[in-house]
Amino acid sequence: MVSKLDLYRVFFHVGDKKSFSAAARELYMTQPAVSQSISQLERELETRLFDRSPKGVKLTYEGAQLYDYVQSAMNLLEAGEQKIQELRNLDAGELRLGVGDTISRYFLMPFLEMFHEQFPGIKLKIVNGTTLEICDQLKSRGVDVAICNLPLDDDALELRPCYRIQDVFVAGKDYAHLLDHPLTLAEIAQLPLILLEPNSNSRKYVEDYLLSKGVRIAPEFELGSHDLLLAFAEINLGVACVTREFSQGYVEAGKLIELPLAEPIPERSIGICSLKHVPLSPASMKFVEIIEGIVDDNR
Amino acid sequence: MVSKLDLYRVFFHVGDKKSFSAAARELYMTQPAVSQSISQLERELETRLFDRSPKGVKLTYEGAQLYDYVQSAMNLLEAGEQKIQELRNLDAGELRLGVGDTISRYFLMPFLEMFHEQFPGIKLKIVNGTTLEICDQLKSRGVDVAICNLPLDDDALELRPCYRIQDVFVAGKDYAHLLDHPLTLAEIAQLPLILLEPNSNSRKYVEDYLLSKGVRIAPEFELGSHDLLLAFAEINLGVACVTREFSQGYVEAGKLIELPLAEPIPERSIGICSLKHVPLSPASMKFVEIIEGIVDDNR
DNA sequence: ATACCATATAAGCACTCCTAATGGGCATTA
DNA sequence: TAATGCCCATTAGGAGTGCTTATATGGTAT
Repeated sequence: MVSKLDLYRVFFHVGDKKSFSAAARELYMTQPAVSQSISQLERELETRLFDRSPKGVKLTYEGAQLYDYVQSAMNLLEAGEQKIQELRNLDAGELRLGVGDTISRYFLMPFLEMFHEQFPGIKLKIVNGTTLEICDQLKSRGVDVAICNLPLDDDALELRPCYRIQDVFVAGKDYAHLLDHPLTLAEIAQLPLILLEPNSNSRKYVEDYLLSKGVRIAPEFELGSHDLLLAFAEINLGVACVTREFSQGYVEAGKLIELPLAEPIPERSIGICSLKHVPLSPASMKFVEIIEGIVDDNR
Repeated sequence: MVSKLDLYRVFFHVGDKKSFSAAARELYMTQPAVSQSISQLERELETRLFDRSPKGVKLTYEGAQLYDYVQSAMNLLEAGEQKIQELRNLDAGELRLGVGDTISRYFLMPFLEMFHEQFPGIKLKIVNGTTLEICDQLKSRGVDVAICNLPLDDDALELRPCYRIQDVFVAGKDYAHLLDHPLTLAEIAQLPLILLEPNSNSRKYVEDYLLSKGVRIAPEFELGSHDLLLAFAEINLGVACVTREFSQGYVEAGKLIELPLAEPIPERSIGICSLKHVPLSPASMKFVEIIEGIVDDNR
């Protein structure tokens, strides 16, 4: 291949303008520079590309053949740069989010909606899974950003808490008698508990906390989603450990009651997770901005 | 557009190898140079193109989009260079010849045949016309080379005589009595002459020469081709002015006799004509070489 | 014949890329 | 866990190349 690709750009403009001088002006170069560039290209290809004459230049047969290729190539590069600009303007592109089921259902939807409205050209790809799975996706670049329940212990990740949540216990009307006094953790442990599966981050958090207080729990039910927790509790199958912020609908409608605790479970957060040392893509950055702009006051 | 196209070549190789170091080796560059090139490209496009990690690099979404364009462009340039090499090797291309009817019929055929056999990939385009028309084609680059009857007075043209020809007068058997003594030019002028059309270069040459000797001629017949001259003479319609070299068939077969002249018309030549200051195309050059290689001893 | 336009050529200079060396992050091996 | 190796980022200094300015040459039009 030719030593310097820029020679082809010069060739392209000269072939277009059929004049060294005109091409030079267009390229913001001087005429001698163009002249030398073409000479060098001809030398390297060992082929005369232009017939020079006092009123301009004309492509030789060989030059004309080459021009077809070069023209296409230059147009492609131009198109590529245009594409990049579109991506930069977020007129196109994609955003791949890793996020757990609960979070996407109760927390993320409004942000996804806003983002899509603001940047309709960006394709959204939502990957669901456990916190662990999603973090693996993050590391293998399967997703750009993840929204996870904190805390999360991983040195490779950059974590930005963005929404505080409170773990609480709720139950159906049959358990109304429990409202008369704040319950200790030990008392809670005696109730028929409805929890998420053990591999869920939320379950681990609560379980670990209770354990740190010397309380071991053994649930009656282990369910796959926050939705199911609420549904099971509503029909009085037991006491569910849920996120207060995501249970307001049920509580306000009187379907569930929140049990008072003698000491609340410490707050935790939903957080935005990304890889340390790997800058966010433009789309990801914008999405994070949207979330943080809205939830500004509650992190 | 990006300042230096070479950045795209580096980008292309890095995108291919997914490693700065590997790309550097392939490009015969150093790793820092590659690193800087990519940085510069990213800076100019204001877009991160690679995710760096200690075990290599990976295209970002934006980089991957760009890569598609750049890859195609690079392949096109590669293909263009290959095409040029084919043209240089005369595996492809075209040769556009301007040549008069007589010359193509009597002189050029064997050379065309040889050329085509040796370079079957070259398309041949033969443009017929008068000497004047052909020279115009040469100047407007309609043809690469012309084969003309000399002399020719044109400062813009480079003329290379390559085959000496002799103008002679021939006639049919009815004119056998003219063989008894060498004819003077004045005697010739009295005979019923068969000549080419006045705009033909050969006609002009002979007419001008005779005129310079004080002899004016008025032909009985003016014909469009050398073939017709011979045919008319054969059936005794008059005395034709022809080229000796192109009439041998008729003379040796006894169909025509060459009239002896007191003083022969000066020899002239067929010559290869090209534009001064405009180098020959590779195909043209080869064709000229073939002609000159064969007719070496007769110019 | 002169003026103008085009390309070609020459010499000096700025810039880029190379060489060489350093540092940091991660993975493999002892 | 410490040691080694690989890969990318960064820096400084020096060699080479392309660019610019200035000038030359050829051809055409007025």
